[in-house]
Amino acid sequence: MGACTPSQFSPSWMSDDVCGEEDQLLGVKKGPWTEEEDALLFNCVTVYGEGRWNSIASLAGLNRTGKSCRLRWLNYLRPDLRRGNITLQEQLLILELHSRWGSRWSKIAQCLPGRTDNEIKNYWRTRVQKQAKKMKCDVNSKQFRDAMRFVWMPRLRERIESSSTEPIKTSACTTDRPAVSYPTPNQAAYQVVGKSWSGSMDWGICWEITEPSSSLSYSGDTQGAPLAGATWDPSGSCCTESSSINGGQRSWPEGWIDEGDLMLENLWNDEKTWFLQQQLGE
DNA sequence: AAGTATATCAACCGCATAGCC
DNA sequence: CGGCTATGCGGTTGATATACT
Repeated sequence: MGACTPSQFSPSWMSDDVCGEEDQLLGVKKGPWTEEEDALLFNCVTVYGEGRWNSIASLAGLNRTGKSCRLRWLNYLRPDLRRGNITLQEQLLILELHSRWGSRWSKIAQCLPGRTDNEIKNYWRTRVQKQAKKMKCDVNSKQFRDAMRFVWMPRLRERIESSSTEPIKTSACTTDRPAVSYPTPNQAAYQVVGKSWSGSMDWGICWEITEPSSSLSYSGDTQGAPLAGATWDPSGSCCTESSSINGGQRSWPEGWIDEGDLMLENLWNDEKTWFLQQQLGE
């Protein structure tokens, strides 16, 4: 071949045992990529195009598996990759798409141009799952999904709207459902806890509070459609009509609240802190 | 300043699927 | 149809960076 034969591009690892004798004996290098390897791979893919990764690996003179080359290209070398922090819009989109598709990372990534499935997966694991852990609930639990839907996502939308004049785009890559509208975010669940259930929260919040001392759980009876007076969008993402409980009065047991309150507040504060850190870092 | 804990992210692994022979 | 290979996907790991004590 031409531009990237081993004779022309002789990477350092061929002479220096970067990754250990055993791997070299096995004939395949693993571990972090060097700049030289990147250059070899980049040149080869530029010339021959994506695909046939095993051939690319050998044509480039890389002692790597095709799989490894593909991953490096897709996650790092691809020219159309978008670098930098995940934006608020992207965060919102990830949350929304994950709630719809679950861990279909590659599918979600298709809706975020320039982002890789790996990147999104990492974002989810580090940022989102961490919150679930803090809330002591499973990331797939209804409790956490509701927290995302009714607290986190509305907050994100709020921030996006306040920081941009452009309308928020949701479901950017599909048309199978109209843009989601969420209950107004300024009426978050924690405002209600410990107080009567009336007033600003009359649409109800799907939430679950655990009583700290007894670990008893109270899963809000405002959840879902069965509530009298409540109608919910079939997609589960839009409360289309306000509802009330017991005539708008819902008293919480004495002494309850704090944990649920703090959980939600922390959820928001943590993200706010993180966001500010990102802004400062940029 | 040193040690430890935690967060982040690149890379690997195993499995599933598609396509070819 | 069955076997083989390449590719793609999601889960997991491990190295490094950063924060905390």
